[in-house]
Parts: sequence; structure tokens; C-alpha cells
Amino acid sequence: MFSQEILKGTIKPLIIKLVSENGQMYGYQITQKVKEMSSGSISLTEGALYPALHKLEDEGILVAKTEMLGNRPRKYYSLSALGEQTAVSKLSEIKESILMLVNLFDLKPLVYDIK
Amino acid sequence: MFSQEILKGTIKPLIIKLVSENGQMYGYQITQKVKEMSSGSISLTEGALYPALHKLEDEGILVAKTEMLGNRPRKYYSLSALGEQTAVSKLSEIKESILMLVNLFDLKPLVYDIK
DNA sequence: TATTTATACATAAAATTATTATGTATATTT
DNA sequence: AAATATACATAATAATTTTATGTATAAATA
Repeated sequence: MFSQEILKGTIKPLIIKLVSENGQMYGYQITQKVKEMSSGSISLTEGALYPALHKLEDEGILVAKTEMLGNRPRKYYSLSALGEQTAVSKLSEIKESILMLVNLFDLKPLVYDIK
Repeated sequence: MFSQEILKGTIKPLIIKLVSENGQMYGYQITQKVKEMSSGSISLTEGALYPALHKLEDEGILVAKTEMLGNRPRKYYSLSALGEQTAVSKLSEIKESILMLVNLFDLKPLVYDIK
């Protein structure tokens, strides 16, 4: 079981991807989604997640709205207008980067679907 | 053209891979090889490369021997005994990590050759 | 032949990012 | 009643990268 070490530098694009696919997501839900997608092997910890969410908000990519569940707050993030505009190119960029790694490390995939 | 931003966290495994494949390599050669492998799009800068080489040496993974070319020194790095022992598992690890990214970002490769 | 570019090493301050630890609190399950 | 899960957050430390700087030789070009 590796931690989120592997996500170095990819946390923000991953958040953008998940939020853009799901319309809106809250922090804890993102950690669970990543755990699920990685069959339990990646745990995206709060110390990495929340600062990244706050930074994306500061950058104007995400907007947050807090809802109360009983007495507990839940902070939903979604793409801002700017976020919508930039998501596609940001995701293309990270995908190209990952393919570059695949190439550098000789993972030699035969066929990719980049879409 | 992206810089080495994409290599965040992968520089040391990449060095191990290149050195293990080539028997021995020197720093400048590594920068050129990475540039060549990426069709000019990645420039692995000295500020990232040399500290990584020195760290791998400190960790006992690499050993260095300096040769003089005329008056100019050239420092060749190769795998130590420990480096030989650990290279395969370290490379498997980074490859698994990259495949995890491929999966998280939905790059959906059809077939991989991990060997 | 003078200048620029390439080769070749290195370090160091600043910035960025992640790790690890801690803090607070509610809801649910055992 | 206690433990675990849900849900937010910050902060010190560590690790890594960026950017800038430094030194010097060799080769190519103007």
C-alpha cells in the first residue's frame, strides 16, 4: 500500500477532474473516491487535500458552498466559470505529462484513448 | 514545451533507470538523454539533477568515479551493489505508480507491457 | 581571433508541495 | 459506552524543485 506519494504534483488536476465529472464534491468525498478508484491503495490525506482545495479556490478555479448536515458542515466544491474554461486544457496537460512518464519509463502501451 | 515539472518525484527513479540501462552515465549526459527521449520537451535542470545524483550516492545506490577529459572533469555514475539489488523493485514501484495515474486520469490504455 | 554556444561540474536562496501531527466536533456502529 | 466514521481545518517539519548564480574548459561561429 502506497500513500499519496504517487500523487505528487497531480493532486490539483485530480481534484479538477473529479469535481468536473461529478458536478460538485466535498473534501471527504474526494478522499473516499480516490481510495475507491485505487482499490484502497491511495489515501489522499487531509494535510494534502484541504490546502489544495483552498488553493484552487484562491486561484478562482473552484467555488465552495457550505451546507449543514444537521449540525455538521459539509463544503461542496464545484468549478467556477474560469474553472470550466480551463479544465479541459489543464486535464489535457496532465494527461500528456503522464503519457510522457509512460514513455520515459518504457511502459510501452500499445493503444491509448486520451479522450 | 513543458519543463521538468512533470518529473516531480520521478527524477531519482528515472536516473536509476537510465544508469542501469547504460551501465554508467554522467550528469550532463543524463540531461541530454532526457531531452532526446522527450523530443526536446523536458529539460532536466542542474538544480534538480545534481542534488538528486548526490542523494542517490549518499543513499548508497550509485557510485561515482571522476574521469578527466583533458582538463575537464566528468563524473560517471553507476549502480552500486545495493543499487543493483534494489533497482528492479524501485522501478517496478514507479511503474505501478504511473499506471495508477493512468488509471486515475482515465487514460485507458488497452494493453501494457510492464516488463 | 573574438565571441558565443556547448560541455560539465556545483551550490544556495526561495518557493512549492507533501508529510506528519494535532485540533475540534458530530454521527454512526459495535 | 466506546470505537469508528464522517467532516472540517491548520501548522511545523521535511522534501523537492525552481531559479539564480558560480566556475571553468572546449568547440563552433562570426
